[in-house]
Amino acid sequence: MAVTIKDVAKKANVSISTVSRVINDSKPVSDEIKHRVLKVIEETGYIPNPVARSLVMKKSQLIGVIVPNISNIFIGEVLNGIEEIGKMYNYDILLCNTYGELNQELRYLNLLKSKQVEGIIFMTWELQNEHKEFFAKEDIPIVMINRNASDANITSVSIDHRKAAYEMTKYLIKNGHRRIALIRGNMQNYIFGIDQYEGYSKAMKESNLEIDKRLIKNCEFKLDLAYNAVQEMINDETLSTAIFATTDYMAFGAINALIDNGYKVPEDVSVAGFNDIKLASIYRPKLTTIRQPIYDIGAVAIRVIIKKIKGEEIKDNVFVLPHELVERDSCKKIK
Amino acid sequence: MAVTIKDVAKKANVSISTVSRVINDSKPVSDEIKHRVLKVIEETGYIPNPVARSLVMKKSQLIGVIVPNISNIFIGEVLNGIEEIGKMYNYDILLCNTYGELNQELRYLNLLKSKQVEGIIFMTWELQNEHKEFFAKEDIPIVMINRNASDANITSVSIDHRKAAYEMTKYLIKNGHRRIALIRGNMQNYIFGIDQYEGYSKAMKESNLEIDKRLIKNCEFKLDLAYNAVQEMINDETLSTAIFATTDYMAFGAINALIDNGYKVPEDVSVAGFNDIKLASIYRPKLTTIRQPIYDIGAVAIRVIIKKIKGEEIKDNVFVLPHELVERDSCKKIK
DNA sequence: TTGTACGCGTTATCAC
DNA sequence: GTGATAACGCGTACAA
Repeated sequence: MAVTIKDVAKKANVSISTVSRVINDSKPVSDEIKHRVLKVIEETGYIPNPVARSLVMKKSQLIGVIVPNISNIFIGEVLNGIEEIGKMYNYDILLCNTYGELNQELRYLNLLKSKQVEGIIFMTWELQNEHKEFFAKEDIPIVMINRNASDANITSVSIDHRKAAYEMTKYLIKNGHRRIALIRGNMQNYIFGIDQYEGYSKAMKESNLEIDKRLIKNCEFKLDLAYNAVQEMINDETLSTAIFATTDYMAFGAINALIDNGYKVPEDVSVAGFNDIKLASIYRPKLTTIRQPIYDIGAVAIRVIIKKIKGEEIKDNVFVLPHELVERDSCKKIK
Repeated sequence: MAVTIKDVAKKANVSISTVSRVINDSKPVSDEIKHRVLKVIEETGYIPNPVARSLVMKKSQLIGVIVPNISNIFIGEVLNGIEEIGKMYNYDILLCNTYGELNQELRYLNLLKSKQVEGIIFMTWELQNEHKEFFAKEDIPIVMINRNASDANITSVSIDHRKAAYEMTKYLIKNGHRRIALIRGNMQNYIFGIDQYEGYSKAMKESNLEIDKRLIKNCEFKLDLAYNAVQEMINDETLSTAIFATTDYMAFGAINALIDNGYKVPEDVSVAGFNDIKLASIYRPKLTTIRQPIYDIGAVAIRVIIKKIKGEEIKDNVFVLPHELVERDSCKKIK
């Protein structure tokens, strides 16, 4: 059995309150006794039981993280940021994977609360009313990643997807492209897809370019759906000179379809991605894409959570991190 | 304040023990009272406080998972398996990222124990004596992933790396290659690298092929080091006709170096990988590689942990999962 | 079958 | 400065 505060107290000939005081520095203790206690702790290898501590403090040094897919590279990188900063502040991560299923998410939201986590970092593909209800009801610190959720009055951290999509579309137009396909996630409630679509269409309209509905493809972030979408355009003979995929992964799917049909990238078709996952510079041709500060997104999220836990007032409800258009080899200027 | 067992008891006009009994099914309770209690629980939305429960039961429904790098795709996929099966048994995951640093690992090992986790799944790049000491000292259920650790008397799940490397080398030899470079991780304590090297050299020796030390490169799993290693071989003019990388990632690094130097894969040089991460079939040329049942590795690991928790005897200390050589487009037969 | 009372390991509020 | 002691929310012998 592990050694408890009681054992230490007995061995040091003091009361448990005194021991508690020295380990928490909560009240003055005479130097002599302090040293004696410290020594006993040293000898016995005593570690305070965090569970008992949680029970009385109603704190746990735990932060719940809910994600739709752990094995997603983007999310892994976000997790890295969360974990690393959390560790600095002595917080541990309770990880929950939901595959984006609503009831799983709701279940975890409640479960985490009952586990006394001090805050929740929440990622989902689609923000729904049930989520918002939970957020409104509970007063536990929550931050969302990858979506401006100010409408639901919950704080969030992400880049400006609208602006980023706008810039990329603009870039393609500047390079002479007039028919630009957009390969994206779901239409509906999809968490940042709407912003991206707005950015895309704004750029198109500004240049008086027609938005061809046949070139807007919903591919649910899936590489093979992106592959099929391009295949479809080839079959339909609607293939454009440029393809903008809102995920690097989907961009790879697009490129593969092109290659497998004998097209060359970027000679015949330009393809742009979004995110700049590590793979983007590994793949050949190297992908022109929007770089998100993925690690930082996680890092900022947990910093905000910790601030909230400490009761510090957060002025902004929306943390917008900078992005960057990274020009590489998958896009080409045409006349 | 959340509703407690006491509130429920009062509202249902019974003692807390009775409430406890109905929620745990621990002792018979008359149907009438049972229903009454259940109804109150329903109405109040009572959820037992897991922290208090942990304190008295010395259990937590928590399983600690220590990994060297969350954003590694392979590990993400393993995590998927762990999470999904864990969820089935009502276990949550306490995630710890160590970057493979020994003191971080040791710290977490102790921390997790004090957090009352019921079992630990441990991944590391190198198994060291300090780890073994911990395992020997503590009686908490532990399983290691990706290494046959039977020497340390701890149970593990992985594929047979030795055999897999042997088969791949054999395959390359069968395809006419006689000089085969091996791009691998560290030499020393490296967790499965030794096995892989043995497989490689066994195959080479069986065919009376010389092992050219200049073709054995230690690249620490890093894509760019693999890139450099191949660049080196090109500069040294020691380039072989085949390259076997013990990680798909390193294989990509190798291929990129080849491409960037004007070589064609597989026409000029064959390249084989290891793991079959999703990317392997996305990349062009599609990678010939060893498929590991990554998800299953995680799933089996947590299943074993849960069995151990339940006190069931584990007959084998080593769980070897099947692998498979996947032939794709990155290797070619030469005369 | 049901209720009482104690213990799990801490922190915090009192007295001293 | 120090030590009892009551919480925290729950499970469980023990009694009834």
